[in-house]
Amino acid sequence: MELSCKSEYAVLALLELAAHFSQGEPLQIRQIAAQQSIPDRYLEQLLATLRRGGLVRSQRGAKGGYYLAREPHNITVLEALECIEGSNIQQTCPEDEPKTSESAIVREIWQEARDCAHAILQNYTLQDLRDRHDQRQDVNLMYYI
Amino acid sequence: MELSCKSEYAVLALLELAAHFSQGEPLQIRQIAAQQSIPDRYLEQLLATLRRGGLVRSQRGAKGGYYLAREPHNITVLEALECIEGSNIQQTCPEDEPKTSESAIVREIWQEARDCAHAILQNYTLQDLRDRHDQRQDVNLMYYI
DNA sequence: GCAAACCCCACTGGAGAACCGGGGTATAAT
DNA sequence: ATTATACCCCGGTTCTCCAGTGGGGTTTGC
Repeated sequence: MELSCKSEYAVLALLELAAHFSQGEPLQIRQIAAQQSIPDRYLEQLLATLRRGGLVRSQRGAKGGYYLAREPHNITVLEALECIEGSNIQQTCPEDEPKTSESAIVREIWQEARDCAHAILQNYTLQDLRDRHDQRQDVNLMYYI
Repeated sequence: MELSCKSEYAVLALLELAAHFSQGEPLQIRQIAAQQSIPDRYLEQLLATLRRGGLVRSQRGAKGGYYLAREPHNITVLEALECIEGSNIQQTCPEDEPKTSESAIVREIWQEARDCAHAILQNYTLQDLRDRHDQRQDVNLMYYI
């Protein structure tokens, strides 16, 4: 629910994988890391999480690497964030049961806000982001000419 | 941007103050803490933050305590959260400048989601929450009868 | 077999959450 | 004037997560 560096890295890596999805060949950690300026040893952990979450698949050994488990238009940004950030489900303080009646109300409001944000993030797929990116590039090119 | 225990405590305390706003007499930390099951020494810090943020005022000495700085319908939930959570504005990793063109896109999306959540939270005032609470109580009473 | 690449585990440093505790200060009531 | 009340400030503790680094193990293509 918050755009940490971690989450941004994960989405960027997925976008990079999405860009090379049609090729069918896996992308290596080093390549992704270089393209997106992500520390490769750190990215390794994030990709492992994404793999365990079923968003990407890996090929071990020489000529190995990562590729998307599904098509770019079938992976939403929300999925990526939930996968990468969902490991820490255990909220330290907010115990399961609200102690007061006011507490329940506050959590309702908060849930409403969260649902709203989630709806936005669920509407964007990796493909959408790539499209937006390509479009942006075209505009830049146009200005350049 | 996330409902930590801290933020919930703060909003609950404000709600408690809102409930006694018309009386004009200040509420003591102990009373609020007891009503909302908040550790009083911790609540003290949160109220200090709210005071520095201009949301509440305090009366020192015997018979002292806290009261809202404004009317309950003039204080939004968003204000409370920003006050209590806004101290850590410094995002550690996401440097001011996105490193890649994809990075900018990702942050746009995220900003969009955040704006949506903020809009929700800004629409709710303390008065709104109190009204909802009172209404809920009435319903419970009705069922009870 | 060798090297490329993933895989797993552990560790560090820093920041924030959620507290607890001590001592200082203002103020109302006696 | 004294005292009890209640805020005020500062610091420490434990815990978890983030961000990143490092070492060693395993799979696989050549």
